[in-house]
Amino acid sequence: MDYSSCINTSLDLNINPLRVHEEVPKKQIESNFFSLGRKSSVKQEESTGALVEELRRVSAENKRLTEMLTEMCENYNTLRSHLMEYMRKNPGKESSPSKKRKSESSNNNSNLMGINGNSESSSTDEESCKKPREETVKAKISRVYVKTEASDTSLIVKDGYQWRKYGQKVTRDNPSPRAYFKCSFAPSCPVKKKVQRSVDDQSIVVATYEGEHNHPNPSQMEATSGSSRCVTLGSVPCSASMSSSGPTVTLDLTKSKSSKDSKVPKPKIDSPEVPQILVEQMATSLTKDPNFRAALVAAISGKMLHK
DNA sequence: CGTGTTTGACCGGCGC
DNA sequence: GCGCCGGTCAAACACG
Repeated sequence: MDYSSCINTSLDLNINPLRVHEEVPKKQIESNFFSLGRKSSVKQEESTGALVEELRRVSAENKRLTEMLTEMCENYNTLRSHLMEYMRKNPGKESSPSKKRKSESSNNNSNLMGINGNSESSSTDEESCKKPREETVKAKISRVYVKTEASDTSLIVKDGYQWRKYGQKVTRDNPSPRAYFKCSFAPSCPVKKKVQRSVDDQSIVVATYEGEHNHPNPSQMEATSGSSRCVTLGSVPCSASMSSSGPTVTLDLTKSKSSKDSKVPKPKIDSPEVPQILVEQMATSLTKDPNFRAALVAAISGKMLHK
């Protein structure tokens, strides 16, 4: 279940205004950064000291966050292995012991993987990487797990598209109501979306997409027409997109303010079918990657220098 | 008044 | 054939 063996997890970190991680060795980054204060005059010593102090504080916070993220990833991996073990022991049994409809069970090879029906690599059996999927032949089905506030009952998943709610049901295997949406951006668009809270974790909303949009993402159109509105998936300002060459991740650490003229603002969501497992896998690799840490330090320092 | 949401009714597939 | 269940419809309603 090592996704990095199936996919290219190399990251295209879009960290503006400095992409120093590509051009400058990280040691040099850090030394440059810490020597910033020395370049200033003696009169600026106080402000320099404050800056260094703030930098240390930010670094400590960054370290703490990194440790938290690492711990979260470890917990997740533990849970995932438990789930896989459980499913191995109970082949054929799903989260719902009740009978499954034919159409749904045909899609449930994705459910076994737990996260995303559009996932290219997350199955325990390596066959999943090779065998063609039924839902790619018929209606494309994918799942997106979105972390929300537990108190938020709106069942709204922001993915950049416009949705019209046409129904709501309480299903048998989940006390939370399931909401049904149709894509309302284009009348001919066949895409439907089901949104329901996870039975295990009420703070997680599961959005199931059926079909493919026959129109571009409205938020992308907005972005290209001058609006810099940032569409986020859940509350995480990062996105992952699946391409033939592998996924790329864009971390918008500059909150779209400082990335003004370097390039056209990248659409935040290339597809609603963001494989959450990949995001988490990437998060794991990120936390272990010293290059990423150096780039993060550079990004923060760049942000501070541009104040 | 137009648009979107809510919600009970209805439909069709599936298992028994 | 019957009942269960998920999915969809459409009238009523809310809101700007």
